[in-house]
Amino acid sequence: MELTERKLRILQAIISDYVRSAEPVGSRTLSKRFDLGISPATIRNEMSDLEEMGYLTHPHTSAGRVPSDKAYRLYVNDLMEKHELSIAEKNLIAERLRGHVNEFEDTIKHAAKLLSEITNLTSFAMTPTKNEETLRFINLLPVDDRTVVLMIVSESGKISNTALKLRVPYTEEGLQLLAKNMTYKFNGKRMTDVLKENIISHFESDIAAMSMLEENIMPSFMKTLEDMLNVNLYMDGLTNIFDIPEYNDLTKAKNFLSLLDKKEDFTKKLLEREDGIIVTIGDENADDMMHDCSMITATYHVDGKMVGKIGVIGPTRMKYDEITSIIEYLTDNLNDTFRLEASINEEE
Amino acid sequence: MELTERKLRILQAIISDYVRSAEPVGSRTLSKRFDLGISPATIRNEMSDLEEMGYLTHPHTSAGRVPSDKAYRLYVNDLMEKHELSIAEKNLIAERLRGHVNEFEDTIKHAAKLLSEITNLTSFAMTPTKNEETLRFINLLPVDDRTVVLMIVSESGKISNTALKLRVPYTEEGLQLLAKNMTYKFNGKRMTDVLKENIISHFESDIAAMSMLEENIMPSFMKTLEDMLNVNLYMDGLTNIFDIPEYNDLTKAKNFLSLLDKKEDFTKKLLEREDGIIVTIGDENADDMMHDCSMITATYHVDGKMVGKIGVIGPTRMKYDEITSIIEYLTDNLNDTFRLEASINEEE
DNA sequence: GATTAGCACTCGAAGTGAGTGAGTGCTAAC
DNA sequence: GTTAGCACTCACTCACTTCGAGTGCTAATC
Repeated sequence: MELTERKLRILQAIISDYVRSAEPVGSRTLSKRFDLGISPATIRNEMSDLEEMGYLTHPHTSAGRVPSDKAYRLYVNDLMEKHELSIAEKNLIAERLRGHVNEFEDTIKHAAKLLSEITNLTSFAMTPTKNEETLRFINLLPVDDRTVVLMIVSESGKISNTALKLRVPYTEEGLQLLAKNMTYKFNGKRMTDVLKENIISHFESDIAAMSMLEENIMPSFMKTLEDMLNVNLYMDGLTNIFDIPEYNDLTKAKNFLSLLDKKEDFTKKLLEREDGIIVTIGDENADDMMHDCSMITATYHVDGKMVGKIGVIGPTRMKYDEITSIIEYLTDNLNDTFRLEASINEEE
Repeated sequence: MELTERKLRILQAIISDYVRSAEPVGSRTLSKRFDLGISPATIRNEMSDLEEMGYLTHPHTSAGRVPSDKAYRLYVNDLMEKHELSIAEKNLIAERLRGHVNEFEDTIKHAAKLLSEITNLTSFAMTPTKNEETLRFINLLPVDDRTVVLMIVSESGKISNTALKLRVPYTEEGLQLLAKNMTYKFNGKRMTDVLKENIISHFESDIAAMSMLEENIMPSFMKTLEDMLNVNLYMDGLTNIFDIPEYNDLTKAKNFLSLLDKKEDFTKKLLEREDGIIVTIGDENADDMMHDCSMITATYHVDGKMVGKIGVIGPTRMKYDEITSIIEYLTDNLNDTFRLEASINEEE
């Protein structure tokens, strides 16, 4: 059977009505609400065809029709028109993202919050993966006679440090030398690679440095690197699902929240997703628990290198056009923000 | 009317049964389940008295009795016996808290997780307030020709740093001097006090330092101090409430989760609570939204100075004896963990 | 031949009302 | 003071009815 122009119009109308109302759509309602120029009976025939083709389903005999995952996929791929944000919406996004310019994590966290507020869905934002991030600078700073601070600066300017209690006394020159040495050895290397290496072997020639490293510094160095590579996941709008009819059921709400409760698993799923604006609908999601959810994610860039993700999750019945536009605009803004920062740095 | 020995016994039995079953307790059930040596009729009379005295309530005429907030308060203050944890439980707690020794935030986060797992309630843990925390060391480190790192070390060893882009070129000596100067001026001062001061005025004598500070360093210095003073709140077991009959209602579950969604507000509430093990029952909670919740919090100490809080929140019907014991044991362990770290430091 | 009106049929949702049982309060006997 | 007995209450369950939105089929119409 062929998807005629008229079938497409009807399908679009059904999707539009169902997305708004969350109620199965009947033929009479449809003919009243939309100016399709055909009678309910004709619509019924077409609906029956659409159901046969897999675009509609039936909760029960005497109920209206509901779009299937396949219908949403068709809509997202072919039917959906670009939704233009109003100036007010654009301004809101731009303004709310400003004012956090200096604090990366804060900006990300706030972006998630903003996204959930605008979409009324549950949102999440992941800090960038740092697979390409290289080391730039390592320092060991004396604080008191047994305490030194290990400081690691990455190429993108991220700094991390740890206070170390040394088990042996140190000399300031020894420390300085060791730090210089480490910087020399690791500068420009990717952090992920350094983690895999046998660090100690780099210092075989210098017995003193080696023992110092092995005994005191190595474990913290590795740990700190790992920490720097870790991604964080922020979520917002968790309670929004209570306002969504699909989750007007305790077990469903529970399942949904349980899904998000396991942040590690969820992060893993996000990492596996492709870059760019990605929409996965219902069964397209690998996870069983997400078979009646849709997820829209987008990637943002920092310095054109590191890649983070931001997105929303909700029922398959969502305003795909609006939400993709919002996420697109939001990530554009994020990219600008993080590029802006970089360019200011270079400018000066 | 007087609270006779027998009335207390009956009340205790009612509380015990209700806490277990979440069902209003009737006189007949009570006489069957507990060996009180009196007939249901007598129990009814006593129950009626207890209701008059405000210890019991009645959902409706033909239902059993439910303990009131006042009853729980009496129970917690006078009736409750110390609940001894089993060795298995103690071991579980001790073991699960180990293995995070080096990472403070991680330990706290994990303690919250552990607490929610053991109690099947929603738990939270707040990192310590640092009102007493003093500054120890300030450094300015050159990274490249326009970038320096501002590094602040607090008395307890917490380090924080920020990369600064200077608008004017610097000399290495100038920076070093300024850092030494700042350390000298602020060393030993409480961070909260420093934030209130007019920092610039300390450097009136040195015009160059002053302009450098004012233009480039001050804002970041203040911001970083504020960040260091901030407390973090971790929560866990949010979805546990779905297993609690009291929240078998969407609006109630929603209210509960909304309450916890506003982390800032919740943190504020925690900060206002007194130290030690504190139990607040139902109406005793200032917040309207918490009138049918009870909250148990305890304080833990780091280095005997900084004070953080950890606790659970759930329905007023909870096992007060068990939970207070668990929290007590948990905070004892936390205190040990954080004291241990300190003592190792001193030892060496 | 496509479209439409008409009509029987389906099925969930909401409402009704009897029956059930756990509970109370009162009274009178022990 | 305690208890047995009894009438009464009230939420809960469940079968039953009604209602209405919706379908699918058929026959008439354009």
